[in-house]
Amino acid sequence: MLDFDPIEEARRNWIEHGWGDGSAMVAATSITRAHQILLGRINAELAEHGLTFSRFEVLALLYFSRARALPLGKIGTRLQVHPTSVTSLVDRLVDDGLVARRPHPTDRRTTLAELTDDGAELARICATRLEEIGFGLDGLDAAAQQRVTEAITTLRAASGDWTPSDRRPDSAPHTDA
Amino acid sequence: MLDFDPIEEARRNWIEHGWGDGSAMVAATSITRAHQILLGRINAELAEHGLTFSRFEVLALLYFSRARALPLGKIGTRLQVHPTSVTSLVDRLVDDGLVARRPHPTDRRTTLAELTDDGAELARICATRLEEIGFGLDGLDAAAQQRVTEAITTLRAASGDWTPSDRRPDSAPHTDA
DNA sequence: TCCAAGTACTAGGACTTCCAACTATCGGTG
DNA sequence: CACCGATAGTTGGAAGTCCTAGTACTTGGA
Repeated sequence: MLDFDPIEEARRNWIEHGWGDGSAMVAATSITRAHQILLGRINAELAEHGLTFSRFEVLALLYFSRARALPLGKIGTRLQVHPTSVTSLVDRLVDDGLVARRPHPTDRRTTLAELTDDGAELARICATRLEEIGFGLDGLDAAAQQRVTEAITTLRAASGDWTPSDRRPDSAPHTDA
Repeated sequence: MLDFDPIEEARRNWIEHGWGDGSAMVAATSITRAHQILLGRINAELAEHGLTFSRFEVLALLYFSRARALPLGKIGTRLQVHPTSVTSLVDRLVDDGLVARRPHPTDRRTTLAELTDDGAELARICATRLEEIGFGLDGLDAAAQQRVTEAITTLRAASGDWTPSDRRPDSAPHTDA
């Protein structure tokens, strides 16, 4: 156990060696560490149900969709993960009987991932568990959470996560095919 | 390319299905995505020099230490990574001639990772490159960066990343062995 | 109609991370 | 001094991510 903040220490060294003021380094390193902490807590919780956060995200996305089924490519776009990661995640979900691969009715290139009843139930259970542990955000009050969310929304918008279309007003929620 | 914010969409669905207010989910998901964006940008930059962010962190830590050498275990504690990750990272740094493994002078269990001249030079070069790209934090002004850093410092403190010792005043910087 | 370009997914490889288990060594207690 | 628990590091395996390349299919223009 350390008796000093390693990131603050890194900032001191960064400045001392003339590498800059360290503010960007500290912000980036902090986000990395926050991610590590949250993922650790979330996965520890989900491991009891045989899931990981990534796999849960797939289940939740399918749960929210109209037919509880989506093309693999759409899953990747929505969750911002690489196509090969989707293949790998769905492989494991299929192994566990939480999802089934189905051919697309009209486009034979496309594979649909369809939530099974077991998958839907597990999604509900895990969502409850995650809400109970506050997604690992212990020690961060609502105001602080919102500040982080807002700042990152700016970052995501600047990185091109999405480009608002003028034709769809903000008030109209998106719908799945 | 999406024409709507996928995380905001997730919040809507989360609420709509009665899973909660979605604020913790959105905060956790945002941090995950921010990490993904930053790591992607940073690694794209470092790849030109044959490094990854993790490997760079090891080089920087060694650069900052007194003898430009540290026991592997200490590297893990400082960077908050698992011992096996340290072994793996050092393996690759050794392969590239950036670091050398040396026996500890008194404790034969311990292995020291020592920065080579090549490693030190590459650390300086990459630090400069990372400062130039602002550690991937494009679109986040200084104030927003600081808000994020402060909130995460709270989170890290609550998660036990370190426990300040009363015996070492905050003003006295930590020193390496 | 037919071919070229684009789209959807999968295969294989590299990297990082974690876990469990193992070897080697140190240090304190009897 | 001998032993036993703690410490330091490594190994092998699983998961997740990304990249490059490849196959199968669709679409649109010549």
